[in-house]
Amino acid sequence: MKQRGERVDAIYAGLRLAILEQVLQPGTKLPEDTIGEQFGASRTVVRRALELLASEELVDIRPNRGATVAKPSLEEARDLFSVRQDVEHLVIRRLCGRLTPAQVKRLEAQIEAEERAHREGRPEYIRHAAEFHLVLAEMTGSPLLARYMRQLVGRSALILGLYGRPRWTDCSVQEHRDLVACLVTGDWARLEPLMHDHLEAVLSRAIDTAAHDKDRGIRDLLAPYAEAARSA
Amino acid sequence: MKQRGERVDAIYAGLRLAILEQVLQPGTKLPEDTIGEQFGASRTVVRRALELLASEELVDIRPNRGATVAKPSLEEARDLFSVRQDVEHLVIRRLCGRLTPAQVKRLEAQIEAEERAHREGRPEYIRHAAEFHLVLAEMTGSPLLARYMRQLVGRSALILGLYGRPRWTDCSVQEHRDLVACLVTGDWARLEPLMHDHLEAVLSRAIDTAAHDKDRGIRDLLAPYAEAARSA
DNA sequence: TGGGATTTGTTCGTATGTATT
DNA sequence: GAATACATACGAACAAATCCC
Repeated sequence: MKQRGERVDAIYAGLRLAILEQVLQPGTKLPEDTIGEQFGASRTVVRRALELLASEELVDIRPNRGATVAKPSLEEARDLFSVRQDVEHLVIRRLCGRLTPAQVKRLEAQIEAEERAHREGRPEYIRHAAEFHLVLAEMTGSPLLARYMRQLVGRSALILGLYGRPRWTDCSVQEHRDLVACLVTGDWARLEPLMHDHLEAVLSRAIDTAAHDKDRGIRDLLAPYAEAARSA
Repeated sequence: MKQRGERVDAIYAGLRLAILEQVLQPGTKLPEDTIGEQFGASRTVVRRALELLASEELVDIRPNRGATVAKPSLEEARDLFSVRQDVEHLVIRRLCGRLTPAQVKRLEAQIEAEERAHREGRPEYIRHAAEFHLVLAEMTGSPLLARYMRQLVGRSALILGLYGRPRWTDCSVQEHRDLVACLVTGDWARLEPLMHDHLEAVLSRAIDTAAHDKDRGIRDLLAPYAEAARSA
């Protein structure tokens, strides 16, 4: 029998994907027994996988109460996005004008996959788009930056699932192309605001509208439904 | 019986301190039952503590081979310090000219403790000095930045223990005072190079000399001993 | 408020993998 | 290279806490 941490990794990866693809929504309970049954593993192994996810803050473990899919507050979301802005800034500063031909090819392939999935309406599109930023971080050659970015990207996906609008995914492909173009030519003056705005579009818009929705009363929230009723 | 994670925390904290104070040196094996005996806990609990430390990269866990105190390579050390430079930069950018009186007081108290320990030759001096940077990060109000800084500071201490010269601790107190002064007045132009040079002094000098030592041949390394033999 | 069902926290025996002689 | 010693990986079972009527 395989006795290595392979099975832990399998459960970890499986749960991670399920969370990021919003199959498991924030707040969902993750009982050790149930998961163990699904994956054919004992509680010991499941528990380790859950603890790994907790160290990434994708799941929340409270003593004697078990694990749930993390449900970041708006406050945490804002913190995350502001730190992510800063870290992405560090990444492109290290890469600007220094991409090797092989790296450019890799990025183009990534965008290609992203676009194809988008055109065909496949949901992996979101994962590809997020992965683009992870690939950039890895290209800095700094394992630490890559590690942090992986966490930031993962948690961003969770938050966007929570607070984001359904349509937050639009028009990201062209922006990625523009980013690569600037990185290649080393056009920092254009690159910097481009990345900032790109993230602002994807990230902050989502939570700003969420915060806005929160302030809106029931009257406003119901308005569209009322309108639909009128025209019926 | 206490059934919460309290005991895990105790072991985690104990091991962490022992590693950072170099009581446990890099490469030291950390067998589960030995540690369990010391702390009066079973392997399960010890294992969790070790996994926590592994998630901070203070210990290394290899499947079927158990845990050892992490032993970062020079490559990893360089990566760490360069990322730390960047993150510290983010921290002071957020704080410059925005410290509240209470925060200034807190920082002065921190430096005070640091100086006292230094004057009296107590080894906690090092911990206080490291904590100064952690306190700064916490003052940004960003839990994420604080979290990352905690990891970076911890790993820095490990690396300095590995590659640093015995005297790397000198003259840090005055530099901390200067940093606070600039933060208070909001003198960014002076603050930025100050922090950079401060870290460069503490961090990079250590590994540069280490790298240098590595390049030196046996001849150079033995020179001092030869000299001692001559004069005897 | 209380009690039963469910779930987590922990221990420890056994199997398996690694290191050593 | 095999045998031995030792440490880790795993899982079953029990203890304790929480949840839910």
